[in-house]
Amino acid sequence: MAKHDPDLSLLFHALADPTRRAILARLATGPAPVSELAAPTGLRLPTVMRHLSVLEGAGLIVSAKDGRVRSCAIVPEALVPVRTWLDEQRAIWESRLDRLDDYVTKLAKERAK
Amino acid sequence: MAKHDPDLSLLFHALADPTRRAILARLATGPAPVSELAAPTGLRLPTVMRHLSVLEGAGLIVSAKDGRVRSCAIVPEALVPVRTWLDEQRAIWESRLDRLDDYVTKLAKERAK
DNA sequence: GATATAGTTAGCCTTATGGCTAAGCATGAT
DNA sequence: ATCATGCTTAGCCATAAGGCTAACTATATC
Repeated sequence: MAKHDPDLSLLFHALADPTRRAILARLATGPAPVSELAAPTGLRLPTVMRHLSVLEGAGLIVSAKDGRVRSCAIVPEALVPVRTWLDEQRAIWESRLDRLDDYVTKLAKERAK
Repeated sequence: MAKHDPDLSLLFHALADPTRRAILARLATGPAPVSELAAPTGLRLPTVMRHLSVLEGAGLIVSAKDGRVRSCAIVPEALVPVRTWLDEQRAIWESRLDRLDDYVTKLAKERAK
């Protein structure tokens, strides 16, 4: 049941920050060097670098240095584990929906007493 | 571009913790009182309570107190924004895959000059 | 070779996170 | 009324997260 799943924790944590999601969104339109990614954030370079490290650590992006420029690119398949987890959860949660209705109804009745 | 999306940040952050994912998995099999959720974690009650607060704050669970027992239940539709975001990203990322080829080719040509 | 450019590293600061204990409060059982 | 149970609150502690500045390295460019 995926007790230890550092991958998922890293992925979700990486996605939990708006700046990092913005960077991903920008990268979705194509690879970009670090300073181009930093510009729209209003943040300093070292700060952006750390966001990029988090993204790279989670496997969401890759980067390569060409001369003095580091170009970053998205890793599309990185989201697969997230999607898989979501699908699993949805399967379980939905299969329980009918019984949940019963439960909520029961609760409401208890409350109404 | 989803600049301000506190919902997503809350959701992803809530999902980033293994204990919280375990609690969700447990709740997927049906509602449960706090102490039943705490037992398998090996954590103290106050600690578990805070995990539950995070989950409830993200809208992933609801809870109601019946007597001295607080019963927690999953909110299946809470994952919809996550799923939507994932779908959007996948759409963009994948639609870019063909153009990525072009980009790489262009880069190679630039380099060759 | 000097200078600007693009990252990088180191270190500091503040707040948030995740764990705990100890004490409190409300409710169910005796 | 007393006591046990189940949760709650308050507060402490250590570490991680997210921001910064300042100083350094490495590559273009003139």
